[in-house]
Amino acid sequence: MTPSPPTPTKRARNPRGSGALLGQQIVTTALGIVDDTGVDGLTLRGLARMIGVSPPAIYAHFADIDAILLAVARQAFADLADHLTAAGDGITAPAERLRAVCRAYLDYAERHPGRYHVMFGGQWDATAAVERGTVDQQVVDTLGQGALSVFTHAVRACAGTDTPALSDPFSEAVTTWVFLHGYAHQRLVARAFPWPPDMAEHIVDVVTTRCLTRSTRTAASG
Amino acid sequence: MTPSPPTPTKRARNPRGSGALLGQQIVTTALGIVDDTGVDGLTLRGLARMIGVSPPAIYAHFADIDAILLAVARQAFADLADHLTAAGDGITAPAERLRAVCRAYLDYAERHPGRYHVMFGGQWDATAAVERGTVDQQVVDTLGQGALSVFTHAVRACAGTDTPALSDPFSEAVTTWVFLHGYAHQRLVARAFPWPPDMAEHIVDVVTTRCLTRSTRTAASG
DNA sequence: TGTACATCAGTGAACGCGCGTTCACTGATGTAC
DNA sequence: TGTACATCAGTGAACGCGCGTTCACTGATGTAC
Repeated sequence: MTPSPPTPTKRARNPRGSGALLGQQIVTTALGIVDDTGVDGLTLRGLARMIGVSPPAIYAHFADIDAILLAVARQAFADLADHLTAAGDGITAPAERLRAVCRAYLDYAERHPGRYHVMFGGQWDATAAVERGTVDQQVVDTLGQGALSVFTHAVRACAGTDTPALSDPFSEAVTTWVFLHGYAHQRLVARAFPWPPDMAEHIVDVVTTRCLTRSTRTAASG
Repeated sequence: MTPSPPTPTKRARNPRGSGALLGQQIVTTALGIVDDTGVDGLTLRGLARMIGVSPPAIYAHFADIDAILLAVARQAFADLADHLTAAGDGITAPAERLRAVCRAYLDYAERHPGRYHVMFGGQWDATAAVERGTVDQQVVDTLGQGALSVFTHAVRACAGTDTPALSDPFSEAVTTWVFLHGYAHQRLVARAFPWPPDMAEHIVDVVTTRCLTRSTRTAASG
């Protein structure tokens, strides 16, 4: 039941002047491998094999595997931010919009377990990569900002002034996010756990209700 | 800044009839390595080196690395359950006892990042090990039960009958646990994230308050 | 219009490494007679 | 009390594997003259 190894590809050399195309192809393919087999399945040789290129060809575009994973993470985070934004778009009622964003987050994790583990699962240790000097601190710092700010805006929109817990929207967005993450992550990791039915909807319920002011809550439930 | 490799040990052969001692030593040492370097730092050869024994000596006690990790996980889960139980012991007020258990959980994760990643971080995939046939499903199923039941009892004690959300204590215990996990895990993983101060206490606050009935809440805050 | 040359996008072979796993073996220690 | 023997708790050397990384090289393509 081990994931079957990727099939090598026949591949024509890029035309002169389009060498950078391989760079993009490396990232795309690496993301695909991460999605299929997790980050442990990503090796430089395997990646080269899958693209249909010799291992040294990678080095013209990325210094090492950390650089590739950083590019993968950036792409994944950007994709997640788009997914969350799209989920909230067009929904004007703040509470419903937050719910939609939360559902979209859980949905994204469930549908992309491999990359979720790279982004939030600790399978790629960005901090360690920074310490190794192979990756830039500033770039790492911006990684999750787009996705998180979707939460911050959605949470802020729900808040009035009579809820003390919402005095700091950033904290509340972070709280919302880590709660969702806890469920999303364990759902992926503890696959054999006897999860209660409708757990996802319950979780979304709890984290969104938390963010509503008393008046909003009454309005929404009435 | 890579963790320095473990120093090999001089070791005297166990006395005749005490061969099983090495089995215990393997588990203890493996747990130590996991604590120091994470699960990726655990190899059969490195483990043998650290104990001061030749690699084949391991095979007399464990069939493979999955079996060792299972033993490590069992020990870690038992230790966590003890830690949580001890934290709640002697506290009679239900709300305060739940708070203490939650704090103890976050505390355990912070103090044992390596083994936390094995237990809850998905760095050891128990389900995959079962699918490989190297590990028994029943044993995996019981792994977290002790620790979780500490939550279930503490949550149940907080509940009256006027809180609909608490109609199912198991669900609520699971919710409490995944919320705590979300924070504990991201705290370990996103080390460079600008965590708001007092976040832990805020998280504990939110998850415990959720579990209180309205009457208990009034009694506790009044 | 032809041709020498530079550049680009890679290739192929080789390196050392640590890993899991196997195999035949060893040397101390307890036990039967 | 001595000794042959079985057992126990390991050892040492070797195997093939895939990995990251390096090095010198190649062959097609565009360009200057």
